Amino acid sequence: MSNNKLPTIKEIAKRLNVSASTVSRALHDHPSIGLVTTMRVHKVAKELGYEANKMAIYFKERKTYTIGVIIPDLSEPFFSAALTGVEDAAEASNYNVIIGQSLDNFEREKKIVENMKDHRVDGVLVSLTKETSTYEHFDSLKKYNIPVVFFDRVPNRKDINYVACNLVSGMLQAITKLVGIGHSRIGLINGPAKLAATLQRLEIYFRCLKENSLPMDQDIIVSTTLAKADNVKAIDKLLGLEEPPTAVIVFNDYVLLDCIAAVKAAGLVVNKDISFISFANLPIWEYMDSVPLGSIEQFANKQSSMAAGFLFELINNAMQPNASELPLLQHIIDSEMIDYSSAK
Amino acid sequence: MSNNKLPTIKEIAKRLNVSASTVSRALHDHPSIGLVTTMRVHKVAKELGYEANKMAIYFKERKTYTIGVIIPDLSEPFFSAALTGVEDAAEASNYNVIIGQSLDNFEREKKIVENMKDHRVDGVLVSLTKETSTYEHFDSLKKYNIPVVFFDRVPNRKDINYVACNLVSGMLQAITKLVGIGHSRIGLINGPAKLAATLQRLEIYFRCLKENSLPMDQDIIVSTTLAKADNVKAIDKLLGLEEPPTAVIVFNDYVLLDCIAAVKAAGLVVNKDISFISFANLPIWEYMDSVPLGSIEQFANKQSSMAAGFLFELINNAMQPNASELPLLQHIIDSEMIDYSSAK
DNA sequence: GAATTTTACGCAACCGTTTGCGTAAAATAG
DNA sequence: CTATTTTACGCAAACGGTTGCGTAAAATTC
Repeated sequence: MSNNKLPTIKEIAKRLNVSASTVSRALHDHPSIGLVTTMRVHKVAKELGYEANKMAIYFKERKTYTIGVIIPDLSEPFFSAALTGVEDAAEASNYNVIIGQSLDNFEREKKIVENMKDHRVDGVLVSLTKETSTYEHFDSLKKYNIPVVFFDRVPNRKDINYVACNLVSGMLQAITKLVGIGHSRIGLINGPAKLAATLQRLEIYFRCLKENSLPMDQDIIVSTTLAKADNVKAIDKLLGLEEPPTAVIVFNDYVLLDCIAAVKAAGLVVNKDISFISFANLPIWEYMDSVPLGSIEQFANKQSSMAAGFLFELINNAMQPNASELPLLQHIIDSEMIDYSSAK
Repeated sequence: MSNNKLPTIKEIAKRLNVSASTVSRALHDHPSIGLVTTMRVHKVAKELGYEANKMAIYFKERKTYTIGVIIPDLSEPFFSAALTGVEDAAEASNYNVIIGQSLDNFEREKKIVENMKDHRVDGVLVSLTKETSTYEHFDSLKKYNIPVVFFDRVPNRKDINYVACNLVSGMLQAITKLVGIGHSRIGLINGPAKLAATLQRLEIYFRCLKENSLPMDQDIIVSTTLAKADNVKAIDKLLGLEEPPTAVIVFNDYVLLDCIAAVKAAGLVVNKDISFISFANLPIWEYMDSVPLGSIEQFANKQSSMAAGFLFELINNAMQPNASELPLLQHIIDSEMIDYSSAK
């Protein structure tokens, strides 16, 4: 019983001995259809529980009212927050969101793009894989008129739409704060060299040191592959220096968690023997006894929802007949250091 | 240039002066088409970069190769893990996943269901809102032949497909362990009364106490609304008893985080003055200095991917012409206490 | 009362692909 | 050389709606 066909316009037309087009127009209260006919159509439609098959309409419109989101890993709070931002924006525009996790794997990213193309999403939001350095798979979406907006992890190119986060503001706040409370030897535990984020942090670190007239010392700059053992090795190296830094900027909160454990294991006390400021602002510090002085928030939700806004602009523009080539949509959000020093 | 039409079968047909049906068949190497024609079709198809418009095919098949997932909140690691489980299962079956976060709001849940119906998803996976106590919005999906499988937060009904988690096994492990290391006064900090999970925990708690021949004492059973202040109040009440419990089962890890902070604030030491076992197994304990003796894992990923498997069974069965009514698909996964006592 | 306008609807194409059925032309059989 | 089979393809309907255009019948104008 449940698998009998749903009522269609044709069904209504048949019952009333009118044409399907009349029914269609009547359902939309088109003025060219007589009042009686319109009313009878509505009546039968209600009786049958008719509902327009949106997929048929979408197919005709060549739209799906669906956007795709490609992110590395949902288990990172940053990206789940980002996804939520997208969903909120999409809901407001009556769009659906389909997801794809690249797991930081380039081949998976390509496959997901391909799949989303097959499903003819109306647009795609992407935060890149750590491995991604070529972008043909995204360029190919142009052929299908599928706009792309990148966020957070964006390509190193000018000709793209994106929303990114400026780490300078946060790092400057961080180092200024550290200097303000007396630190002058501020180290850096950076990520793997091949990551764009690593180079970026390094540059900004230098810039902010200079801004505060601090000397640069290669000895207090170390890096980690992000693996736990390596994180520990990195902080141990700093701690083992003749003159260890009194404060350290850390690549992200995950690395910092390991560093804090290592500091404790070395019999030292966080925020006394050594202080930290890191990136990510994970929602865990509230519950920890050893916390960084601050963590630099990159506003996942804000970035992604703004990126989604851009995407809808592009989609709506493409719908217009006067398909004026839209200028590139680009925006950079300032990061912000969230202060935990008072909560210490 | 990017907005010229994509090549279609008709386009190929026109170029070769054959019919669209011939092209379609040739592209599928149908034997009824001559070899030369087939080859010429393939050649032109390649020249034009023809790709079948999957949406047209899906429309004709009355399928979307998309399933919907409705979960309360992605920011909970439990649900983001669940979503990942679904995505993995979906990918294996070449399905897409669209998401909807109910935010534990019944009205939102209804709206999401409506929306997924409009998009004619092939099936829906649901973990219910805390508020949900009626299920008409899901029943209505039957009309559209959209199967539903519930997981983790499932309706209190027999006639549904679901995968849930049995808390008995984990709680039994927990209490048995506590008894094994000498605890005999084991309290319970439960959730709000209106939650199904609360009643469930209470029943199981009683059952496991009895199993271990422990006396029941209403004094050491308290509850919380899950709000931070209330969590603190709950643990403080237990600590303030003449004879406080030496161990406490806690509704979940979030509540426990607040409890641990309160214990510390009271000048007591976790795992010395009082021990805890809670639910959820959040991936944070590894980094905490004060941890529960164990946390009961409910296997979000396993539950959701199995639920997805059920859903695909239902979808595929519905496709069969011999639409034999499938028996209800139901499975209960045992929870398991993850031991942190050695990592203390 | 004839000419013109308005009203109210149907036809058919369209979106892109698939598929049952029919049929000329070519190949084989007798 | 005719009768039958096979080969190779086209037609049209179908999926479920929407929409430009054409047109009878009714209403209006003079």
